[in-house]
Amino acid sequence: MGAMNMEKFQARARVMKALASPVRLKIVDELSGGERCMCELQPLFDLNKSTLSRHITVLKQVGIVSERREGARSFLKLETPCILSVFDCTMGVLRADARQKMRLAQA
Amino acid sequence: MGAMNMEKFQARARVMKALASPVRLKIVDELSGGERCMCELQPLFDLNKSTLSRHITVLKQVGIVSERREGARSFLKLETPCILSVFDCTMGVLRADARQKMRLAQA
DNA sequence: TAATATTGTTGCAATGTTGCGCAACTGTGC
DNA sequence: GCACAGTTGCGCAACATTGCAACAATATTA
Repeated sequence: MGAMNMEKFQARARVMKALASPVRLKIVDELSGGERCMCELQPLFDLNKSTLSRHITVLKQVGIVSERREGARSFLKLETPCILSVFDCTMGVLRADARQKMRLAQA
Repeated sequence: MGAMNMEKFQARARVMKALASPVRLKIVDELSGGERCMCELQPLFDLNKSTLSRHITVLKQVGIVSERREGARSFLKLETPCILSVFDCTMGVLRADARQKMRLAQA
């Protein structure tokens, strides 16, 4: 590491950005249980279908999710399950942050 | 997994959001090499110091980075190195996406 | 001690980006 | 034709990013 061109960081940021939304994280979580179509996801959210469609587009654009058309429906699949390990780390961040704030509160 | 309240996704999204910026990813990458003060980071970026200060604030707020004051300087430290494993995954996503686009181009 | 430089933060305004619903649209199946 | 599954154009509100200028706090130097 160390010397790295800005393009790499921009590419990474694009992936992170796609995951920087509670709605999209919930979609990924749902897809971790297997293929789903938008019509199955929709009842889980209090969102207009156009909005949900756009969120899915974001995930597709960075390659986290792929699409398989079947008649009128398009089934979505999680392409990179390692995303799930990211969750473990974010939870670790949250726990570490909670500990730190505890220490500050006691001091 | 499966049934999870929206708060968890929001908490995760806050962490991801903090990492959804090329500038902040570069800061984290630099801090993976050990403690740095802002004055050391500044030359690496073509940004006003106020802007850089604010990016660092974002990383501190979610607990990814901690601060240790020493005189006029404040040294920054990466609190959760598992963040680095997130990078491996994002690179995996990018590679998978590249493969997929290759396939589409050939078809 | 007083002036000056270094290190970093904060208020402000301009600009850019994101998330959202509505309405209109395409395509599929009955 | 009509319902179902998704997508796209549009406008709006909220939020993020940025530089400038002013600030506080520490360090250095005269």
